[in-house]
Amino acid sequence: MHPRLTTTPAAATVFTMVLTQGPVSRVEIARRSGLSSAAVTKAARPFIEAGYLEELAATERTAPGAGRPASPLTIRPDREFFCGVKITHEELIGVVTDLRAEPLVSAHRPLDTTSVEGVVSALAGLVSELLAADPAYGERCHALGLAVSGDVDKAHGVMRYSPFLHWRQVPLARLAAEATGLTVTIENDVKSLAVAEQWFGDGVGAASFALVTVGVGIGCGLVVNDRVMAGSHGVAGEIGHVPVGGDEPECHCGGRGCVEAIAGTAPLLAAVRAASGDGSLTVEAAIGAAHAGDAAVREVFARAAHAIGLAMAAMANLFGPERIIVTGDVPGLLSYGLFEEQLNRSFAAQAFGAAADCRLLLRPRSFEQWARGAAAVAIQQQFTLDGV
Amino acid sequence: MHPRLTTTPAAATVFTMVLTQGPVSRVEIARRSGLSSAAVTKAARPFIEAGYLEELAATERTAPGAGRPASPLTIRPDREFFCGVKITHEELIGVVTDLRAEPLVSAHRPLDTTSVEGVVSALAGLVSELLAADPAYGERCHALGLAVSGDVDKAHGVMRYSPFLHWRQVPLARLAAEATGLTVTIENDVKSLAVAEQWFGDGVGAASFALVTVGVGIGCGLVVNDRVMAGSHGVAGEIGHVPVGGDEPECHCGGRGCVEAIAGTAPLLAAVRAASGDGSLTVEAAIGAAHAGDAAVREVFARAAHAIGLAMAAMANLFGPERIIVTGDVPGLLSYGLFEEQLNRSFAAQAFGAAADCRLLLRPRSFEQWARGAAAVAIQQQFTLDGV
DNA sequence: ATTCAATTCTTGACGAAGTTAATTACTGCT
DNA sequence: AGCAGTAATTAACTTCGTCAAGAATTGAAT
Repeated sequence: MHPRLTTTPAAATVFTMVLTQGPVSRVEIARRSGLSSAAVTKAARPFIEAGYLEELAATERTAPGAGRPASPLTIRPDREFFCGVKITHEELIGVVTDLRAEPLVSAHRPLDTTSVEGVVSALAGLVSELLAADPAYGERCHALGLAVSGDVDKAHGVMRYSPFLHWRQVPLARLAAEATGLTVTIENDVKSLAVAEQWFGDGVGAASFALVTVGVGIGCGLVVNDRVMAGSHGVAGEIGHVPVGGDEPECHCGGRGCVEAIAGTAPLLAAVRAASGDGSLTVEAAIGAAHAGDAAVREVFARAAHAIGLAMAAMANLFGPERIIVTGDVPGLLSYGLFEEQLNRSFAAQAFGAAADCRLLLRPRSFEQWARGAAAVAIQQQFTLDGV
Repeated sequence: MHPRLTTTPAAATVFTMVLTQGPVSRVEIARRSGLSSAAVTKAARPFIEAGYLEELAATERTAPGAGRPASPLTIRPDREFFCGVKITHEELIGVVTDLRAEPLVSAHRPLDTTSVEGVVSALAGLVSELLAADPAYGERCHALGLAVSGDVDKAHGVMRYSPFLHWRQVPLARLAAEATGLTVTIENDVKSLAVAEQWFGDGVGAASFALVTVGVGIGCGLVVNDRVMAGSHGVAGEIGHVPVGGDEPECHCGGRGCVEAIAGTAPLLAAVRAASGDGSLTVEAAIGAAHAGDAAVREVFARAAHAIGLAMAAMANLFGPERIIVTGDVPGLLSYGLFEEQLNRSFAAQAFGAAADCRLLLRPRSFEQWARGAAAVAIQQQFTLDGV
């Protein structure tokens, strides 16, 4: 139906470079990749013929002076579409994206059950709803990515363990493929988001970076040498259980002093309520109060930011990433500068030597971004040779 | 003089497999590497002709039943020798090893200066002393590895920064090459030790593992996907500054609660002296006292082991190594079970989920092992294609 | 003893993927 | 118009590995 285009390393290199680094001339690709320009010409041709890439008319001279102007290669984003769905224990969030993982439509679907059959059939419904939004999607969308929190065996398409769904050893990729008729990739949700940043977000151009997600839990996706780190026992990036609090709070994991037990949504809310004396305060209201100048509440946020900053410093000391992207799904938490200042200060204080040179990027990300991450994994799967 | 034998990926794969996995038959190499057996035959030939590998007589049948018996390939360890030197601020420790990085001779040389010229000339003296030990060394030793603590630019052979020697931007590889006439590789000391474990020690067979060194500082070398992690700003593996102590002790790095400020040699000694009331106690004497049953001193050691265990758990949660090798240069500290029990307990308590499945290996390593690590880096450099 | 099956190793033809070097294509400047 | 300069293409060649066939070497069956 659609024969694989990326069969050789050169093909994968050329295509991903055009996809992720915007319009680039062939010589420039050759320079950046170390390939000969002849190889680039050959590798690019099948993609152009299949409609994935095209030559941009040379409008502006790149280099000043004489010479034949370059005709940069660029992606044709609407050549193929990808479906991405983030699965939580209470709802499905889905998007259809173009080749650049840019969301075109999105939809939700609440889950009234966490049974495998129930989730898969809700998924099938959501996907067909999404693909019905435009006839082009139905024609040119063949891949579906799923992002789930927990222990995912991507290579075999098996959900090894999901604490929230109470699933163990579920062959989710196969079930979803049967229910939707699409090629399905599954991946851990934080890793999926890391892939989206790696190819289409703030990780572009960095061989190594870390993505820290602040929310109910504190998660972390690590990209080292252009590859998302897997962890030999299925565990990696569990920054939430770095013990920065001394003996202080006990954590649900059995440990003590975990960041997550200080700065996760639940303990944060409890601390905010205790500080304000208002037992029914919401996080949003607390953010408002802090922004208005409530010192006690500000202090609570600062303590949480301090814990996260220390854990990030511990991580940076161990790995030395080029950048750290901090995301949070609570609107306003990152943006109002509530966290930012303390986060930077605590990170800088604990980062060792040159590790402090690592750039911190605070980037609020909406719920849709998680679904986008799932689509990004499907895209990467299709155009990479890694696990093939 | 000695033309490079490892020109192709297949050659590197075959040779390193024989070198690190002991005698192996060609078919077995093919099976493990994914190469065709024809490719193995072709790749192995130059190494056999040059005297680096040889066929072992098939003494024992490997597989039961019929068939032509395998003639396994094995390394000829004395085909070439390697020199490795660990440089500290007060002495040089050097070894000559065979191809398996097995030390054959060793020698020390105290340093009365930390000036670049002084160290390089002492190095030249030590190397010529070592190579004089056997005429074969002089004939068949062409490479020297140097291990130094601090920020090393291995690719360019430049010592970027050494806190103990007070060096900045020293082109050490070039200087040492001029002084000794050998091909010189330089690398960070902890990474060097990690390389030795990766190829010739307890890391063999693991695609990812961590090496934790307990001593004056607490260091860590990380191997991910068969590669030693570098860190984008030159920093990686700084486990010593993971803040597990809460606000407690202030560290020389400017942070608070660092493991190193609790379990490094200096703070450990201070704590032991305070606990015993004996202001002139040595670490060795303290170990003896603890072993004899002194509760206060035991408590101090347990607190240090706890801190290290927590930091190791933080590291394992972040990166999910297959194994963790813990080494220490204080004799008896690891071996008497003083640390071991508490280390295991604290690690297990704080390791998240499957990260606790990671095996902990306590391996006392003598000072010579550090010099061996330097030689191992030189060996790896010669038979790998990575940075070439 | 001879044949046969099983396994290891070797050999030479072939193929895929990239390189080098020459050629063509297109521009601005004189 | 001619020329210098850069971009892209083309064709011949190199390299590295696979494939398929056969040689080598053993144990077991006839």
